[in-house]
Amino acid sequence: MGRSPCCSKEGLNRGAWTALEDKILTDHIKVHGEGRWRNLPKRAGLKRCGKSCRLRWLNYLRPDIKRGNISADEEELIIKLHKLLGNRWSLIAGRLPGRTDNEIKNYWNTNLSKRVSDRQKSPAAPSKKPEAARRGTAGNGNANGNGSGSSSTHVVRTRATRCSKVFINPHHYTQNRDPKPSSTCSNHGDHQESKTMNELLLPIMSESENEGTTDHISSDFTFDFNMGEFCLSDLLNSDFCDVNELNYSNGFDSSPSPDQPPVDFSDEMLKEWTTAACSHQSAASNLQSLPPFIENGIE
DNA sequence: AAGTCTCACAACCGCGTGGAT
DNA sequence: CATCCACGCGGTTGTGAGACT
Repeated sequence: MGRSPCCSKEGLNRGAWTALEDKILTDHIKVHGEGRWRNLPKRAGLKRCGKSCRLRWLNYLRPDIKRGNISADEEELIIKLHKLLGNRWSLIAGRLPGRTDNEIKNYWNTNLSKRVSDRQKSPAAPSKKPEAARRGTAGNGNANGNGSGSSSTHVVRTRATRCSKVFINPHHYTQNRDPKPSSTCSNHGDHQESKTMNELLLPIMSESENEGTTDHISSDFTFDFNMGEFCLSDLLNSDFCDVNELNYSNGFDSSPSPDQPPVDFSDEMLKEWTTAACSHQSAASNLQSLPPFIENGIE
């Protein structure tokens, strides 16, 4: 079966773009704006598929693209973000104004993945500056070295939907119950979420205890709730020192399902954070504006 | 100087997602 | 609700250029 191609490849140019094609595309977008990529080649008179046009524009022709070497600040930021987000190149790129996901992905694959794994093997070794690692010294010819997984110690997935169910062990909860919010899930100003969680669960536990029958709660039960309503702010403010612990803090046991994802963030949340940070002037300021969970938790 | 190797990066490809109908 | 379509994303490949022998 397979998916039908995005466009007919017949009679279309492929490979490197010529200066003329670049000019045609740039001029067309200046006049008509971005979007409607599928029809763009026909309207602009280009013998390219829309997908190719979009990629060329986004990765190369866009006026706000910052070309040139990646600075040490940017590099550190990429490393930290990659530890947090994994191969979410577009999200990482969103934190680096003027840089594209493709550029960051390539830079990671050719420079950083190797260096990060080296650093993990010998943490004391100083990190090389970007240029020193370029041509001839990086020593990583692994075009497939996409860096997925190996260096991502605490990768945060950004889909909240998968975490809509939590498995609660009532015994564990009652043993660890603390009227005050726990250190992992609170102490950052607004405790509303933690309170809400406790308020929500305590009556359930109390009811069971008051009935004097713990038998009927002797087994775990599932509990539906909306992640966004309870824990997002706590997650954002957490130090992520132990993602698994944080995941089901306050004594909640994790689901018995082995494939239960650790922590799921909403894309919304990360985008909001990303967008806000993009107004900063430099990578250095971005670095300073990183939320605590990057600055403190991942290292 | 010529051939080969290695690296960096642009471009391609397939799939997932979300909006429109 | 189902289907289609456009777009975006991440993985992979192709290629040009510098380094090396």
